[in-house]
Amino acid sequence: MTEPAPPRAERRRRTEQRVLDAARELFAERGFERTTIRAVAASAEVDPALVMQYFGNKRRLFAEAVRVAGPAGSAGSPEEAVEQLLATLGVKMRLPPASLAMLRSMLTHPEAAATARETLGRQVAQVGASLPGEDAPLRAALMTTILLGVTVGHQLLELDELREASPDALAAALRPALRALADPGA
Amino acid sequence: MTEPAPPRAERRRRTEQRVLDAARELFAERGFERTTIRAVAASAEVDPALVMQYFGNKRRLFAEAVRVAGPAGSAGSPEEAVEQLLATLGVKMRLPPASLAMLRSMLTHPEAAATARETLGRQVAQVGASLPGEDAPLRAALMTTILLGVTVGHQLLELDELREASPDALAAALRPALRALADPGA
DNA sequence: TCGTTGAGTCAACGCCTGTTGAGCGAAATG
DNA sequence: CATTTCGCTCAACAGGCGTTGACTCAACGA
Repeated sequence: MTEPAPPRAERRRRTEQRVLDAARELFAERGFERTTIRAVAASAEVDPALVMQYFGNKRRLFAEAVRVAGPAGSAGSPEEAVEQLLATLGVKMRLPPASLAMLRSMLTHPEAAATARETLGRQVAQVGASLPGEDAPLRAALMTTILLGVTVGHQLLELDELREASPDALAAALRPALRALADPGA
Repeated sequence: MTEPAPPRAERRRRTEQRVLDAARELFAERGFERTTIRAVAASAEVDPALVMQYFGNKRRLFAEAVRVAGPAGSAGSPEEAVEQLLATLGVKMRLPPASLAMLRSMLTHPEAAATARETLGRQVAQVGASLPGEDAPLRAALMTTILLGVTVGHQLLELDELREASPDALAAALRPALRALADPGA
């Protein structure tokens, strides 16, 4: 026999989760515009109307799908800031679908752009706080957008030269560039 | 009196150019999916059917709009490669609409992605050819994606910290990072 | 056991999209 | 002047989209 049929509340939670997972995957793959409610529903093996019932409309479904826990980072020395950024990239070899979904749509979906600006802004502020020099905000912004570019090139555009490199090799090659920005005096 | 009414062929060329300019601007602003033929036509003060007559379909209109003359660059020393990249960024303070259109859609429109991969690939090869070391391709790819990230952050996401900086300050801050990648031995 | 709840489905609406073919009217041609 | 050419517009189509309200039926509570 199969399992003893989960109670209603539990079933409901699981279905919603299945929809959310399907949405994340499709948003990450195709972006906001090319992802249809119907496709999400089909992928979650559910009726399109149910998706609406759960999330109200497509924009809210997207907002829910890209919500991600911001990693609690501590400001420290410039070297630590560099390693923290590189670690982010290390993790990014398996970037969570929620983040990929946000990145994929950030250039074409206004709300995704707002989320991206907010997320990146926080990272810039955090990195900037640990850098010396009066142009620390600018250098922090550059360090952050550098990682953005590498991530985009690697995860979304899938450039061969980056795909072929191991995460460690990538981090090792990038480290000197980030250090040069973190502490220009050294 | 007004001008002596241009001949038919001339008028035709001007109209087509007006459509193409409108398309470039809208594609750059909103991306492929959110730009409608109708909106392009309205912006060019023309009937939507005329756009189809000129370009066949939306994809071909986009392809025509993002076509841009690749800058003839010469491979030289690593330092020259760095300066060449930075100059690109300097130019990018007023990046041509055709390039912006391509960048805006590269994450969500498959054909824009292909064009981006091709363009970036060429730049990587060109930069890589002028770098020493056996991991030159990887480092060239990083240098290229770094500029991609900074451009995206500056031109498309419009991050405050980058917007506030002058082109020169930006190039100056970025130079050491690129040099660290161009010649890790130095 | 019986009425109630609520998860999930069905069928349809209105809208907007890319795209098409017929037609108009002024410029070109003789 | 008569005829052809062709730049351009008009009206409409088919398809896909987000979204909605009525409905079904199994799990629940008394």
